[in-house]
Amino acid sequence: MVGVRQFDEDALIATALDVFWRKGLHDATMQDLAAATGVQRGSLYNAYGDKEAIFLRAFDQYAEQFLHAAGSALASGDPAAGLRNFFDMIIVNMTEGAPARGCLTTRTALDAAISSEDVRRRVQGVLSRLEQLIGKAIGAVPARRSVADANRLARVIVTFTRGLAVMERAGYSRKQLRESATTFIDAVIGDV
Amino acid sequence: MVGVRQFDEDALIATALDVFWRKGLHDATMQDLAAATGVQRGSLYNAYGDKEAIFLRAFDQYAEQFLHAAGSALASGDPAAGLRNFFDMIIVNMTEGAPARGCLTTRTALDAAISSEDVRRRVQGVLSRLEQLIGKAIGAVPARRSVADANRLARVIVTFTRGLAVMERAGYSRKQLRESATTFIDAVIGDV
DNA sequence: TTCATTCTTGACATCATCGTCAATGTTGAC
DNA sequence: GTCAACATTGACGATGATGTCAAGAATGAA
Repeated sequence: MVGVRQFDEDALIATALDVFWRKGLHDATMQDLAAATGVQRGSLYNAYGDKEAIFLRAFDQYAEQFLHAAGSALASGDPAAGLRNFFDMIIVNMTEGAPARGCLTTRTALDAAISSEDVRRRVQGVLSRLEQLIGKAIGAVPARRSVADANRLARVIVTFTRGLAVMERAGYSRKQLRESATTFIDAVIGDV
Repeated sequence: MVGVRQFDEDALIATALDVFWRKGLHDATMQDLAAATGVQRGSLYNAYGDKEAIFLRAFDQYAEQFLHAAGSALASGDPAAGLRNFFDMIIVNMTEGAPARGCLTTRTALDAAISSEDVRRRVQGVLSRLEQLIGKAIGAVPARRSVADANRLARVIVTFTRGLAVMERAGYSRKQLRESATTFIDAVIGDV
């Protein structure tokens, strides 16, 4: 290989992820990415083609990390404790940073109408994988519920997490989100 | 009055609402508004100042209509039936149109980071008024729950509605949203 | 009828972003 | 050491959005 790339690709994608997380796919510009990474616009176009290609890589990295963390949290302790840990994790995830960055998946989902099929697929992929993780975790209580019930409830839980992400954007504090999550868990926990 | 305005303001705002609902505050341009209303850009600037001023008027119209519909749905029948009607109403609201327009409030909330304080206040206003409506509706069951409990649960319900709006954007069908809403209601209905 | 007031219109300057490209390095292969 | 292959750079033209403005048109008041 000659004419070797001058930058660290992993570091660049990580930096790009931070930019996208703070500004969103739509609002982040190639100039933003160039400024944050220290790599010129022309080089980015040469290396990746366009903004969306960079986003897809960054989003994939984010999704893996997020789903791994979700799986770990859900697997800690009994299903009820797992759920509590899981909600703690995602609330921290969306309220971290100053100002808080919110939830990347949710923000991206809301841009659905102006995003490509590729982007939409990634969002759906994260949500459906999350749903499966949750379904497994709450379905682990044997003989207390049908698989169909567990799956339906898992989707309700995923939906509620998306709601938390919106509430965060609307200005609700970490404490308020935690209180709602606790109330939610208590309300459905009879079924867990 | 001389040099009289050539267009019907109410009709213009209604048309603008449709544009904002389909494209979002951020994506809709003055050109979009001009094309949809048949009023030149220059006239719009002259009459309203800027895009956000038009949005605020349109959003206010939307909010009143939405909250009125929510209140009516919630007040129909006992609290449980009211909740079911309410969820039916908001799911229809966000899945109407081709393509579906989604939930304007949620979409606007996600633009929080790039919106003005005025816009953020409107979003918070809708959510908190909705929370109050729900709190009243489910708190109407006397002596079965403290007011604090009803308020917490009301916020959980509002949060869940926001989650439904995100799921709609992610591609879930009206039928799927209805199923989740039903499962959610059944899970919390022991408390209603 | 006249006129002052206001709205309307189309053009203008500005700005930010996009995607491309030719020129210019730089590096590993031979 | 030479050179082909690739990356980098800065500039370019195109596009679309913004906000402003001067000139023209329309209308109610006097």
